[in-house]
Amino acid sequence: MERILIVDDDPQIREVIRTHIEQSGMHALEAESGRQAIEQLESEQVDIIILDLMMDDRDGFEVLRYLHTRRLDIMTIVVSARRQEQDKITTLGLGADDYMTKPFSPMELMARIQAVLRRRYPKSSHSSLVLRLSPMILDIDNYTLLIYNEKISLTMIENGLMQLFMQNPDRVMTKIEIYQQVWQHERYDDNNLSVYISRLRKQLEQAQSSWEIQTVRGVGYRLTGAGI
Amino acid sequence: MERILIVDDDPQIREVIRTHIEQSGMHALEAESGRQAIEQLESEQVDIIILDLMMDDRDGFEVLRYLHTRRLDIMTIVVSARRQEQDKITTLGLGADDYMTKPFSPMELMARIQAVLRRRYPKSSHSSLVLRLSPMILDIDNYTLLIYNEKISLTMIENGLMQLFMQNPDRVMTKIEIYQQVWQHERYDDNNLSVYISRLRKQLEQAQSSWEIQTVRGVGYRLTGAGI
DNA sequence: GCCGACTCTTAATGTAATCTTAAAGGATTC
DNA sequence: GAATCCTTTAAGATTACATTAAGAGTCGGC
Repeated sequence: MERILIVDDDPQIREVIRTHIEQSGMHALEAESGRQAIEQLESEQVDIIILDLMMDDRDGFEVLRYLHTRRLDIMTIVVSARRQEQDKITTLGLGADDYMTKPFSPMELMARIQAVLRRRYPKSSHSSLVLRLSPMILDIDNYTLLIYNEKISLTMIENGLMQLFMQNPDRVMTKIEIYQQVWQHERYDDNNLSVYISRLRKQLEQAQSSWEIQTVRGVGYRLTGAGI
Repeated sequence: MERILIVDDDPQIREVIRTHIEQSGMHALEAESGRQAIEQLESEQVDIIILDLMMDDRDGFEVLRYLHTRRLDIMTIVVSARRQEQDKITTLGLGADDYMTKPFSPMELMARIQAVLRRRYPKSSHSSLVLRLSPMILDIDNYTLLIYNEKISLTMIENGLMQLFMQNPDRVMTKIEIYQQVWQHERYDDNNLSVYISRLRKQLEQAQSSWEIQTVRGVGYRLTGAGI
């Protein structure tokens, strides 16, 4: 089982990320500072680190340095608030394997973890994540939805939404739930979501999927249909 | 299984090379100095050595001398920072079988390893250096892409990109993944990549290939088309 | 060793996909 | 039937990407 170390000083963010990691069948470890992270690294076996560079004490860089000087061979996904390209360059130069800016959606983070794992263990059983709900097959890594051999290319948000729905078939997902998982900023916008629901519905209908997205008024949406 | 000894004092470079070697189903050994390399050679069976001559202590030459005096029959690919080094190697008759200058792409290195292996074991079935995705044939060794009998000469980077795409048809390659595989860490640059994508697209279109490079916004690119 | 050709990088500008917002019209509930 | 919530369309904003051209660095030829 893959072991992921989450390094972030915001317990809420750690919590969200941990939930997703555990849902994907991986093991989550946490650290709220660079110092704690290094302690963990000394005592625990870790495959991937998700590292916030912009922590209060700014000691995220310490972790990167530690990895480098100790020649530890651990894949690192760096998260930072700054959007400047410069950061991306210097961070990757410090040996990070991927880079994201805040705010990011948990769905996107999971996609990146999968990508990193795939790169890392190419031959092993990290079959790219595929969700099947006949006749739909969602290839999460590949941002494509296959319905009856019709291939639909999805955008990042469409992909996130479909993933959420297909992981929870026939279950009502509240709008807040959806927004937190797909968008991550809780300043949620009803309208925006419903625009995307509309788009997805159109695509499902066009491909004649036997699944449909139902509205539950005042609550959220539910993917249902087929034999259910 | 072929056993490749990587001799380089930069652990990051060793890591990159090792990953590629293992992805190709070969076994990687490492040494961070000429002295260590010689130790390895005394205790381990090795088929190919990838040797950096420009290590801190400059004792890469020691390894070549060692091979020569012990009459060890091990193919050697020499990596050096300067073009002039090559002259030194050949004039001294130290017997390197191939050479590369830094920086090199991991893809190129793998191609050279394959070439050396083929020269070495001509009869055996080493994966040919040709990738086929009808109607395209990429001759990696030869830096040429054949589309419908039209021969297109590729540069090193174009070659690396095509190799990556053709090894992963219909799969999204993230930009970071691409950069790490084709460019080898260095500085990550969005723009540079998109310039090359543009070039490749032009060439594919001009040759009327049935394959095209799709953009997946915010993620990367995907080679798709033909029967897929 | 200098020059020209070629490749790779950088910069600058144009373009278009995606995401968001707004607005008007339907549906649903009370 | 009024209020609320949802759908849909389209236009607006934003950002990522595409493209072109020019600059920097290399390499080989002479």
